[in-house]
Amino acid sequence: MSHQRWDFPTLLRTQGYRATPQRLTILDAVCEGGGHTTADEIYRRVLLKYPTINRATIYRTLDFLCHLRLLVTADIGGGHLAYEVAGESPHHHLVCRNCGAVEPLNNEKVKSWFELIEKENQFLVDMDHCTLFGLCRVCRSQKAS
Amino acid sequence: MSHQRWDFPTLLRTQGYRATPQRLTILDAVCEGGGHTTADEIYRRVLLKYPTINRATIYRTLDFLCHLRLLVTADIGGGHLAYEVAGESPHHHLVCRNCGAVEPLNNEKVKSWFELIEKENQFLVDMDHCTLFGLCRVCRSQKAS
DNA sequence: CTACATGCAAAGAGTTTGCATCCGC
DNA sequence: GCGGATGCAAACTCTTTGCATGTAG
Repeated sequence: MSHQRWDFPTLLRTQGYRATPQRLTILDAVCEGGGHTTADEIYRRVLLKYPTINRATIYRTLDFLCHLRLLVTADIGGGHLAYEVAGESPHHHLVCRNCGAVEPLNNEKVKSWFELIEKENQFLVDMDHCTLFGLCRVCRSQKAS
Repeated sequence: MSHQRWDFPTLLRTQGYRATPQRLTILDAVCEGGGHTTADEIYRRVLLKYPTINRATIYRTLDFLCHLRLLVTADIGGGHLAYEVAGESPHHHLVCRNCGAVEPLNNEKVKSWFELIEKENQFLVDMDHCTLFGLCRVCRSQKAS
């Protein structure tokens, strides 16, 4: 997960914000998450590096980073928001109902699916973040037994 | 919104459950919702007819009706679940961001799309209610002008 | 030094659970 | 009358907010 971690402090300062260790650690944690990461997962990951971090700081910082457009949120169902580094958009995901695993869905495939709908229904699907729910490979085989 | 309200009490009794006024009223409220209805909307609607209803009963009954397969849930984003009468399932929709129009999406087409994903990702998409957002025919032409 | 950011604690929303009471059958 | 269903209240989870303290610049 590459990001502009090196100039993040500068980015903040030039906009009048402060580069605090909490903010750096939280951004790192989201990056390390690799994909959709919930606030709680981020909290637990940050705790390892920054044991005095407060949950309120997590929420405030995530919100802050979204406003800075460094992060985006995605609805991963089950009543939770997930955060991820802004960047490659559009992108789509498969989320396992059972274990919560998230895997990416090929962009080109989704695009051609949306184009088919456009042809058939004269309806332009413009979601840049579509999430489909179901059972991942692992959970499917478990259920089958 | 047609449903088997008339034989709902019988349906319950033959399965060893009780037909209580709360359950009838709650099922009615979901039906009257016409589509996706959240627990809170259902609660407020039931309150009108049954002022002593308790929120816990709403949650328990909705859960109960889902287990009976009379209702299904749909994740409508924003961290909330919506309930609707089971009926024709699976069924999918296209929703216009602009005018809010809802149009059905061909089931067979969606099914073959999900099957493609199953082949490519070994991931079984089991959504019986998928909603795609975008612009309908009318709003597209308006935007173009 | 000054204002922004954080930690703490308390307050919210939304949902679930334990238990005594109630009522459908 | 019996046992499932409900009402009530409390607990629980997740998130937000007010305020004093801390700290980056």
